[in-house]
Amino acid sequence: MTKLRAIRGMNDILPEETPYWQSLERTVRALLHSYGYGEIRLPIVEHTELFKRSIGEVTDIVEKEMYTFDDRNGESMTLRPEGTASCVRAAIQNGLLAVPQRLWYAGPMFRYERPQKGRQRQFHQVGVEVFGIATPDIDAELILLSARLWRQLGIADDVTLELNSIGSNEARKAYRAALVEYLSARREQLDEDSQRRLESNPLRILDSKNPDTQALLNDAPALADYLDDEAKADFARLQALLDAAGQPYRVNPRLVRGLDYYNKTVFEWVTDRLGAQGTVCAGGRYDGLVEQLGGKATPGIGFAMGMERLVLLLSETGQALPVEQAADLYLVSMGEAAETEAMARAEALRDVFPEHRIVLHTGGGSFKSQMKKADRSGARLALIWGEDEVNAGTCAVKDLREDGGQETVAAAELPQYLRAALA
RNA sequence: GUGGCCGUAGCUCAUCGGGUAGAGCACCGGAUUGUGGCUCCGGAGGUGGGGGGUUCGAGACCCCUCGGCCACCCCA
Repeated sequence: MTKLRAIRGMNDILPEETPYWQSLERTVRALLHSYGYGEIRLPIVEHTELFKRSIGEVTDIVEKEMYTFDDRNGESMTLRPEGTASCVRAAIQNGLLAVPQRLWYAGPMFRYERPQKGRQRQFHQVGVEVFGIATPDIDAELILLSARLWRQLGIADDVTLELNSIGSNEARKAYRAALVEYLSARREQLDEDSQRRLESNPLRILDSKNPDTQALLNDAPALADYLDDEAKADFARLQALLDAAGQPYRVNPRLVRGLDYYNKTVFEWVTDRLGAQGTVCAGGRYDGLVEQLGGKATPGIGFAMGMERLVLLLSETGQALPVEQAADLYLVSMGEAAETEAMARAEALRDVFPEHRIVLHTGGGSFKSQMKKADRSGARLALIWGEDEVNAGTCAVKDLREDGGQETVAAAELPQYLRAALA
């Protein structure tokens, strides 16, 4: 219909939705601050190589979902599909890894996928990453931090925690071989997608949605049996810490993550209230990634939250939006002299009441229509200037929310009057 | 990339292949020379996503295309 549209999957976030975003962002920011995390701001574009080397060459993200283009000098660049790779790159580049680092960032990510509920091509994440801590106490901290966030947002009852350990790279390699052997012998019983995954990413077959495939997996080798001792011990310790903190979770032995860099602890917060895209927050450990990207071997762990999905959850669960949209004062006037007076008074009132929302009617229109706009603005009070008021040096103050009563107030008295009226 | 459903006013939707495409909400004006909300009256707003075909005649039927939603894949 309209000729110019936004790019598919890249949505405008409208004024009626932004209060949810602002409230969510404010809560997240304060929480991370309180846990001692520092914000890092990262570029949206990186060398394509960064993502190929971190996420994995054969993942769907790298193979078919990246927005990749040549810069003017012929270098291949990519709109970031996720934040961890950039954060690791930045930490290495800026020498942040000499001491443990607790970092977070927020911003848009880009993946070329078919949009659906809870998924778009430009979406927003808040990512949290910790470098230099190998022990599972930090795993627990991240999980407890996220759990606290759900409580603060009022959605704790709508999300559940799933947990798994996928072990060391070596353990996973051995398990992958065993799984491939088992499934190859039963290739015909696999669904089409899983047959393909047998070549590309066999572990992903574990969380296939196909019931027949899931049934087939019941007798398959179990990842847990292949874990190395350290991964086992750390996973047990993590569970002990969560138990002690009273944090419920479900160990899901079939939880694997799509990105190559994960090892040991992986976790997801999921909800059943968002349709097919139930993962609201997910992450895990990536002890080899820093070294893989050219830094000194440094353990890492992190997670990312999908802001669109959280906003959906907040609105679907009817969680309040604390940012008040209604105006406090709406100023109207009739005639040029009154308009001049109202404009000057508006500025003076903004000096006195910087915390209040003061809307000055602009664009003319009949008095009636101005009053209608005043009502629609949601303002508590309308301040009215006409010829009489200007001549008398007064202002008519009308209560739009109560009985509609109106008082005439001398210009000099206006601040005191409004201070009482707005209290 | 695959599949299902759907594109009519700013929004939500009606309209059996037959006259000038309607309603509610929103918007503008009036009833009320300077007073919103409730009510009443009036007004403006549409290349029916786009293109082609069938037909005397298409918003409706057929084909193509673009777009939206949901699901698969994948993922936050």
